[in-house]
Amino acid sequence: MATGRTHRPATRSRGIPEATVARLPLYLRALTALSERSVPTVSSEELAAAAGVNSAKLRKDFSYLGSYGTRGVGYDVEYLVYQISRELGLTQDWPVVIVGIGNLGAALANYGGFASRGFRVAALIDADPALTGKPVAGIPVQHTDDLEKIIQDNGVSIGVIATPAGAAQQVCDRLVAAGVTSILNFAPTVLNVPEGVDVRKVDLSIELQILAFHEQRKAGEEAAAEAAAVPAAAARAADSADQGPDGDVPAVMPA
Amino acid sequence: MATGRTHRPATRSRGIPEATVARLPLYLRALTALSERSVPTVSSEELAAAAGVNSAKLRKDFSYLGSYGTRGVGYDVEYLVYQISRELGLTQDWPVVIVGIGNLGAALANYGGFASRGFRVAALIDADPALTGKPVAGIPVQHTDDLEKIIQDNGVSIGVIATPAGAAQQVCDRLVAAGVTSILNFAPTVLNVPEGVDVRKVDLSIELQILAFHEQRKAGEEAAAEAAAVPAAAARAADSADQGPDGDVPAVMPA
DNA sequence: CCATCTTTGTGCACGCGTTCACAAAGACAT
DNA sequence: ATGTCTTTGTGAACGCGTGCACAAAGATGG
Repeated sequence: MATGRTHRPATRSRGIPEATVARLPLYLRALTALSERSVPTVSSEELAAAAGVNSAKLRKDFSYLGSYGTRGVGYDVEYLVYQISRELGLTQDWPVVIVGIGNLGAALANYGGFASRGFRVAALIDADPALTGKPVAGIPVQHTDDLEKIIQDNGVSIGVIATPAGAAQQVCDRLVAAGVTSILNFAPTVLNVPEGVDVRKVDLSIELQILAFHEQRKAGEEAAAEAAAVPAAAARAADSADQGPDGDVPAVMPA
Repeated sequence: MATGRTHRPATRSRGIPEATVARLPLYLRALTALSERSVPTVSSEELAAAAGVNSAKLRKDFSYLGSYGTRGVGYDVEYLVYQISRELGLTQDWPVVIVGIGNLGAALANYGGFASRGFRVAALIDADPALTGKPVAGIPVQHTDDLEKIIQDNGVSIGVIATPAGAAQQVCDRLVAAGVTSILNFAPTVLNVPEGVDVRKVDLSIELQILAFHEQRKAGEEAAAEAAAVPAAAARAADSADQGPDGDVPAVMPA
């Protein structure tokens, strides 16, 4: 998971635990797929499998929203889609600006998952004058100079930052000053924001590093298992209790 | 944060809590910045601020790696960079393949954060024959038909899926069959993988939905606060200790 | 060598999140 | 109507993660 919660010390907002909120979009996606297949009802077990979670967890999650299921039957798909959408605030239109139209910004602008969920790309903004006016995903790029006006004219409260790390904080400050109160940050930097502004971070590099950690661990365990497979080595291993799973060298400095 | 842990029931891998592992890349980034400024040592307080976390948490995190600090002084920056890099497995070279060279795949291929952290884009793979041979980020795109051969020839164990949702599971199956054991999934689907394979999910749409939830909540509170701004109501609020949905509200309103 | 001051490393308590397990509720058949 | 069967909703226990607060450790100055 590429999440990066910031601020908000895990306070449960309006009774719904943060962890549950993070899973609602997952359920919504699974439910939407069922809805398209015209499936009328679904059990917690089935839906949980489709969403990749535990069924007990799913039921408890739904219990925070209210009692929308029917015992012995399951949940009404259409009704649940509506309830979750409403809870997430997706029944209204959310204008969003994307700042930094590089490769990633362009990819985001073209991403279809936004429009289908109540998000509308209101504007694309970039500091490069050469890009100004050029259409990306059918939307003409506007210059950073007009950022404040764009935000205000469109009533934008959610901003996406896809600039290089160096520009992120400055862009963030301007967004916040202009009235944005939620930011999705793709730049590899810790953003400082005033109280009341939400920041979520997506960091591609961090995700890979976490994978690398587990990958390394797997490789180490494998090696250990192989070593242990050799009878003599197994005996030694059983004897000397030291030695970590991987060749984790404890001492020596790197110079 | 855009994370999506899959499988692995929060087992702490080799004594290091999963939550700590997820923060190590954060520390590493902050430390690298310090290193570039030739800062010799840093206190837990300073580093915590730079990484955007609590200092006690940071110290506890480091304590899982060993005692690398000096009391009264702080941590040796270079040494810590090395230790964390080693712990994360970044001292070795990780060949990575990216499957699905659309807007997002291209953005990932161009992303500089990989190379600098021990990750090497070994190959770009796409099912579109029109793309085959075309260079993206200086690397020629190869056709999906050769996927297995590419994985094996390059000894790839980490794969990135940036295909449309419909193709993701199939690509995933082929990657796993070819020997990949860690997958970073950008497609909006739940991937089914056998035991022993790690999947991390990054879902842009989900992140926005979570922001929308909080945004909606903020708007609702604001409205409620406005109503409460009436003197009589304010008096009642100060009196009854109940207080808004979460205790998050600092009493008095600005405007 | 001793005193003081800084900063680490950690024991402890608390709270959130997860999971189990089961009672309550409703559907459905007879 | 009554009984059975399915599936929800939740009470309770447990475990992980967080943060406080302090003792131990070392640096630094006299």
